[in-house]
Amino acid sequence: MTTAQLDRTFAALADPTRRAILKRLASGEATVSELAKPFPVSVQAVSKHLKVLEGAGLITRGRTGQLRPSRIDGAPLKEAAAWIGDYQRFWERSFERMEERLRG
Amino acid sequence: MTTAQLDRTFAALADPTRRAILKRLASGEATVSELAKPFPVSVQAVSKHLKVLEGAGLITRGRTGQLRPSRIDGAPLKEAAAWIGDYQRFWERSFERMEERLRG
DNA sequence: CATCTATTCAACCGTCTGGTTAAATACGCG
DNA sequence: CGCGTATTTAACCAGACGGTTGAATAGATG
Repeated sequence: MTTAQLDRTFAALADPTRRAILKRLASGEATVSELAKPFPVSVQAVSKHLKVLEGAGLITRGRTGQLRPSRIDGAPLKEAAAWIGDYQRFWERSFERMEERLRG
Repeated sequence: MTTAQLDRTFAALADPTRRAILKRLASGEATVSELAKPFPVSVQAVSKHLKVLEGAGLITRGRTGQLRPSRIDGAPLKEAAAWIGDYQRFWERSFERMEERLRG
């Protein structure tokens, strides 16, 4: 909804490691070290990425013992999708046909 | 399609000035100085933003005299929408109902 | 040609980013 | 308590970012 929220959402999605983390989380929640395992970066770096994702509202985190499982929260993605959706006519086939006609 | 393309697209969309520029361009092409007018930043700053948008493929630019009109290219937005669309189940009502059931 | 307008390029600046390593914190368990 | 594991915090670093001002380039026009 707010501009600042879209800023945070798109900025969070701009990093390939963070998108990969979300992809992993799409198949179920996971802890920090589980998430870090596939990546060539330290667990601390992943912890930072999770903080960015959490700051954007893209994940929420639980606590069971010393584990901090993350899970996806889709709300910001819904907003982002809605924002992009406003431009749908710029890539739909009907638009391309219109463009062609305009360019003659 | 590629990871790097999504990086560029989302990074370009993460800035509110650039999103506002796209919004303006949605109503038709515009020159650099026309685009700069509504913003409290220099025309040079807008020129940089346009370079970022162009680098992400979100705009293309023509040339007529000393004017460089920009227009939206929706292709990268289509990719971004497709990426986000993969997570649609995390915000759709059907998912929320499923979640509730799981949390029971 | 001289000048005005449109745009870009260059250099600089403070801040943010994504990474590191080292230290601190917190929990589980024998 | 003491140790091991999970995670975060702190300090640091190089590079990117978004902005500025000033100079350069390029086209339109008197």
